[in-house]
Amino acid sequence: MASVKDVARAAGVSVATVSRVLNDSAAVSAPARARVLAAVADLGYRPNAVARSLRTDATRTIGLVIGDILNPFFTELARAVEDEARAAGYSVVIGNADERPDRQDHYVATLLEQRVDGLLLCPTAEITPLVRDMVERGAPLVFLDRTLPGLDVPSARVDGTAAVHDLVAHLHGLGHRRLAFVSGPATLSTGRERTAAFTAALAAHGLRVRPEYLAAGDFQAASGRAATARLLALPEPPEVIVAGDNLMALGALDEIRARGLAVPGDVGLAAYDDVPWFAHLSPPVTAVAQPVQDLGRRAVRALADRMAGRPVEQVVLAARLVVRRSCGEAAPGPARKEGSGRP
Amino acid sequence: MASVKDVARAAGVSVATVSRVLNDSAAVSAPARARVLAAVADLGYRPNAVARSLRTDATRTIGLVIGDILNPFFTELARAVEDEARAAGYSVVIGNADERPDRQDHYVATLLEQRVDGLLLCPTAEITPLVRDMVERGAPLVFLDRTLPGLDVPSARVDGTAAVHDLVAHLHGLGHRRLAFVSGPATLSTGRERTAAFTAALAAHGLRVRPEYLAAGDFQAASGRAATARLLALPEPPEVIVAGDNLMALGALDEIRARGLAVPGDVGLAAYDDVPWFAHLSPPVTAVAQPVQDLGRRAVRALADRMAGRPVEQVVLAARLVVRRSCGEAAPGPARKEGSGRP
DNA sequence: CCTGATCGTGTAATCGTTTACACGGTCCTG
DNA sequence: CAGGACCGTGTAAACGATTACACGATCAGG
Repeated sequence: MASVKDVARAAGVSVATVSRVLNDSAAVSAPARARVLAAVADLGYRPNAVARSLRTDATRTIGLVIGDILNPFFTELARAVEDEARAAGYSVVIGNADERPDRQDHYVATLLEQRVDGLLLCPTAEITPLVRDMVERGAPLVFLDRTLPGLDVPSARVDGTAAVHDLVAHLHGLGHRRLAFVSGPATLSTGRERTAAFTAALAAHGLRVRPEYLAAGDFQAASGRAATARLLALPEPPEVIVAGDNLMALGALDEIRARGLAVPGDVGLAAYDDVPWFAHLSPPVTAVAQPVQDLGRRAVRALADRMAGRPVEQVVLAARLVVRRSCGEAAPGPARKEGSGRP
Repeated sequence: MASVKDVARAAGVSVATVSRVLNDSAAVSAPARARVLAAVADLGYRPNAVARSLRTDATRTIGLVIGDILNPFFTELARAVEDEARAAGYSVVIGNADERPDRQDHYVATLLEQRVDGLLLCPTAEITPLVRDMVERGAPLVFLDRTLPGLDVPSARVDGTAAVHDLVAHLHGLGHRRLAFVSGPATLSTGRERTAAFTAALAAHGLRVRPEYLAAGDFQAASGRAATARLLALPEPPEVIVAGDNLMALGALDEIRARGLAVPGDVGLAAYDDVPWFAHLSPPVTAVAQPVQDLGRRAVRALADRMAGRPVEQVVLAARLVVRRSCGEAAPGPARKEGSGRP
């Protein structure tokens, strides 16, 4: 593959002049510039980003480690990160942790060795030694979606407290009192926060938190199904099941269908975290929608600030309730409704 | 960030010895090795992959340019590619072309500059000058999912001819005769092949190909909805609509629901390309499932062969029909059925 | 005791860029 | 016309790793 040296020889100039033309970093005479550009086109020269990065100590690349690439939430997040990063002249290298701390660390290590200029991390479970080390060394890091308590790192996340409150109000308004929640793992900040928001919302409506209505899941479909089976087998089963994420909602739906029950006739279903096809299920599923696009974009901007040494504020965005039909028909009134998951 | 030089100084050895320990490329005395390892741990040394790549002329990285990151087909494909590549010691850098040739070329160019060791490309539409150039220069390239005619490049793809034949046989067996197809763009090999498979299957069952039943789409949901609107507005609308991919099937379903029609009572629906949540729709959608995991893995292996200079055979995998309930209930018999999209 | 093999180690070149510095020429100014 | 400012250009030194080559020490065989 052709190098600057080859281009310089072909154009009859020095490598410095070639570099100057390519980066237009300094004035070059018109004829020299023309000869260089001709040589570049002729040789099909493509600058070697590896060599450039070595010299400039910058890769114009950021790393993004997501929880699970098969989860549409993270896919959409990756898309948004990518768009914003490209606009800022950065490439994004994605690592899929598959919700496993060891795999998360594998990617973090790889990305550090590749000398990404910054790193967006959706941490999987606990603080690993590698992550702690990175934080202590002051690596340009921003947590995305999830946070790790006890580490002073900028983060971009969604606060669903108000939306969950709206959801419980909606359910309460429909006459439901026995509300169950399938929580995410307590090892994840998102798992803890959603559970806390739900129990707080119950309390705000004067509802008792029945321990048997809090079923533990792990954000994967299978756990949602198992939890739902347990809930529906109770002597007094809940009227509505709220799933802590979109995958567990899917598992819950499977179990409900497998038992030949009707939604919302026999049991209502709602989910934290909306995905496009919730609107296409029958009945369409009521969900708490997170501003995923915005979250990704804001995270990139926060990371850009961090890399530039500018002060970084925490990014906290609000979720919103999207009422559909899976918890029962709302009485005619001013309730917000929506037919499709996509604006 | 610490470099070999720092490690060497701390360990009281030369950089060569440090390198030898880290790559165990040659014998090093036990005490020297121990001192080096201690220094590495002490300094938190992380080899600079940029410098290594420059020297060794290999990045242990492959590029993957996909059509659309929001399409679950490509997400699952990326996941499989990633898994296989990691197992072989490669990192994967993903580029999302968003079905736009200009963006595809942006990523191809970027990945070439980053000196990936090989490239998996799901080409978007026509042959661009950049792609032609790359092929002529003999870059280690493998086409994935889609191919470009007239270019002699190894590829990994799915042949759905037999599965589409099975689908038409299934529909025919249910008594349906008026079958419509919402095709993908004729600029994509997958668009052309699926349409050809459908018309051939019709002919094999003695069915006439009615031109008004071939509606052109672009693999995106909106076009599926528009095409379905046209089809349902015909004086003699089709009994079944077959969508050329999963997104257009979703659009079709929206339009059918918007018109207050029942599936499969008023009109049947089937899709080429299965996705997990098809099984969760009501009714569950009959679809042609592609062996996505296998496709991704085989593509990586083909690329690995190509990079190693070994001969590469074309990879062609068969799709299979997954009968669900969206085209009508099958008469009791030996027909294959399936409840869930995931094995 | 000499010779040659083997072993552990260090020195320095190299990969393809960018860029500090030097240098010669032209032009303007006083 | 002398002097400085400025412009275009080239030379060479980095960046951090790998590795060919050389070198001294140890050791075995004759």
